[in-house]
Amino acid sequence: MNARKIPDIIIGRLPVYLRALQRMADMGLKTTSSQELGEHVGISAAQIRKDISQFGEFGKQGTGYSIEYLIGQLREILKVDRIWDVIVVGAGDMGHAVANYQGFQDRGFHIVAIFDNDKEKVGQVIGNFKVEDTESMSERVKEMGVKVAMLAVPATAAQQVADQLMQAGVRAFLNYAPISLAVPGNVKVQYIDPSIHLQRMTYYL
Amino acid sequence: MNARKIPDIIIGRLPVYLRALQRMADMGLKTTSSQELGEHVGISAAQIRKDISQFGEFGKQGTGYSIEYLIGQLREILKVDRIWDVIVVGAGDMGHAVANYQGFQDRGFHIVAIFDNDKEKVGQVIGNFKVEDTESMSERVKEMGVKVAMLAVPATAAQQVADQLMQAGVRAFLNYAPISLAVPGNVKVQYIDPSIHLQRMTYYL
DNA sequence: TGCACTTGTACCGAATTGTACAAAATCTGG
DNA sequence: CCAGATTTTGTACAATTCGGTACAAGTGCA
Repeated sequence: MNARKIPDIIIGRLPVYLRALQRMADMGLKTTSSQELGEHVGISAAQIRKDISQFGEFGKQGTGYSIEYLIGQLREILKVDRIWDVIVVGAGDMGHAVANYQGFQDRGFHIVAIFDNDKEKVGQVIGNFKVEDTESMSERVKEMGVKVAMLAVPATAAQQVADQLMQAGVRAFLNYAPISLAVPGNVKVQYIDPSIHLQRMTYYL
Repeated sequence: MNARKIPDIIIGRLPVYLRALQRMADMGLKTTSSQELGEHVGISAAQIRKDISQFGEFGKQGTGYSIEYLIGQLREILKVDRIWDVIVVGAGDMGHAVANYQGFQDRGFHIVAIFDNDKEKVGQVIGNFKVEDTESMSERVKEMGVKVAMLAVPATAAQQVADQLMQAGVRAFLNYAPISLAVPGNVKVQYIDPSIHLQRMTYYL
């Protein structure tokens, strides 16, 4: 089932399904249907059935999907049935916000360190962390085997920091810097730039 | 040129082009080509040419595009050749971070107010703003004619707040709450959920 | 048993992307 | 100053990807 290549666009929707399912589970629901799930996430029922069926036959005709079971399957598919160690680079306002954000813990991620190149900030305490110097970053990333990084550095520094981290083994970036990163095909990047997101909507106003 | 319907997916790429172009302009460059721009944003040159040509013939053969002119055109297309008033709802950690973020000013957006329903937080000062009570939110939104809102409220409150704001005339939401919003076709939503973005990458690790 | 519900998938049309090239503008070397 | 080489756009055409429709078949229930 995992044999053929699954399109990125489908992988991109799975976390949304997972989030909605976890919400349903929190509300005590036991089963749902593609119809109901679709209404929650704003996607057609057929689309959801097709997406899910790429990975196996998880539903039951007449009944729908067991929420708990489907959550387990999606978590396994997305590899968030484990906890990923994540580092944050940049201890500015955005770095602070990200480091203090409490929404990662339950969803497969755990921040293990924060770095900055500003000597003024090194040593400063953010939440449970002490800001570390970027000079030791490569070494620390390697020793901890970190594969995921969040970039909260200025645009001018982002590519350079990303290059350094890729060298040290990082393969996935959540980039808060307002710039596109150049990365090889085996490295993934997701972008968060509020202005970009806003500009995607004003056209329609 | 604006006659036929432009696909959402193209509109979604334009802000990325715009950001890269503004960066080039800041570096003092005068012209660029679809080839060069494509390398910066990680999109094929043909794709970029086709996207841009949906709106007119802005380039010149042999030379490429005038960066300044193309910026002007894109800003006009995306309607960020003006400043949009934006409100922030939710004065928690995320609300603070968003309100203090300095990256909106130059890119078409201006935060005009922050609201929270927690009486403890009302009156509190964040940056240049005093947190206002959500009870007066609808009225304030109407009187200011605000069309764009950023939601930094708990997931449990997001839909209700969105409904209230739509009633008051808001047509575009940047939703930081980890939940999908149900909105009619004439209202746009963009989602920022760091966990979702991270979960879109772990599949490939 | 018969009915209502729901999945998984085959099929098809729409949307999206890639390829290729004519035409225009610029550059180069003498 | 000019001829040929080079660069680059905009678009026609082809290939691929994606999403919607429809339905056979399984399930549960009255």
